[in-house]
Amino acid sequence: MFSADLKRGSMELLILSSLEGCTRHGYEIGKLLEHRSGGQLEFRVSTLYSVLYRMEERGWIKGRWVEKKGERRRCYYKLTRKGERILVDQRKEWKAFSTMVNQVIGVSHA
Amino acid sequence: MFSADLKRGSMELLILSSLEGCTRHGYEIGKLLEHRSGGQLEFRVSTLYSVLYRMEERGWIKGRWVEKKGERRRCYYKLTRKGERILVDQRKEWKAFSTMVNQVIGVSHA
DNA sequence: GCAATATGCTTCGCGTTACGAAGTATCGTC
DNA sequence: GACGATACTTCGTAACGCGAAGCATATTGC
Repeated sequence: MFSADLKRGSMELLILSSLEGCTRHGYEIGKLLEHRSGGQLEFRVSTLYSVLYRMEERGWIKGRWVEKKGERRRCYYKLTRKGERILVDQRKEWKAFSTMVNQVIGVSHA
Repeated sequence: MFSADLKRGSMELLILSSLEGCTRHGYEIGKLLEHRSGGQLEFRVSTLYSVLYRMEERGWIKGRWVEKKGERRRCYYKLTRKGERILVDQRKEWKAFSTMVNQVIGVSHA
């Protein structure tokens, strides 16, 4: 399990990327990301949903409630145009940042 | 400039790594990391020093005040044994985390 | 000689955010 | 009908990066 501080900068990015090109509900997003990370990432429900609410408030994603009989009620989220742009930006920022950190903390400062 | 949240998980690691095998004072650490990052990283003084105080309180680093005439007073920090271990751990955690995130947000989920 | 700039450190309050805890409710299965 | 998985909600807390303001000394340029 990674430290909360480490996750801070990438929660949104991870969730946004899970919605790229498809529609998913909250619980599904959590399970998917846990799976894609090979179990390394554990999502806390309180964190997961609060991030989703925050992103919807900001207009990055749009939720739609679906209630079918024989199924639990679920809120399916999809990226908005804005969300797609934010995803591109955040992915770029993450790549630049992680590359930079890896360079700086590398041992090659002889 | 990277977002504050992104930096959250790596401030300590960056500073620890700047003290690997040498002794430096606060201002110097800031400038060094800005330089090593090619100017991408900007250190806020309030952040920099508060991280240093925190790390000293935790016993990761040890500061020593030096006052020479003709020079400003400076506090030189060095890694403690514990700090060296933390650096190793944090570096490992960072590598694992950044690799994981890069995999998960990669577009190859066809 | 004196202003401007760089160096070097300190303290305080704020806003954001991941998390724990507790709760509600439905569905499958043994 | 007990138990676990599914699915979502709300609230309070602690940690941390940062802006702002301040203090003090050295160097540079006019």
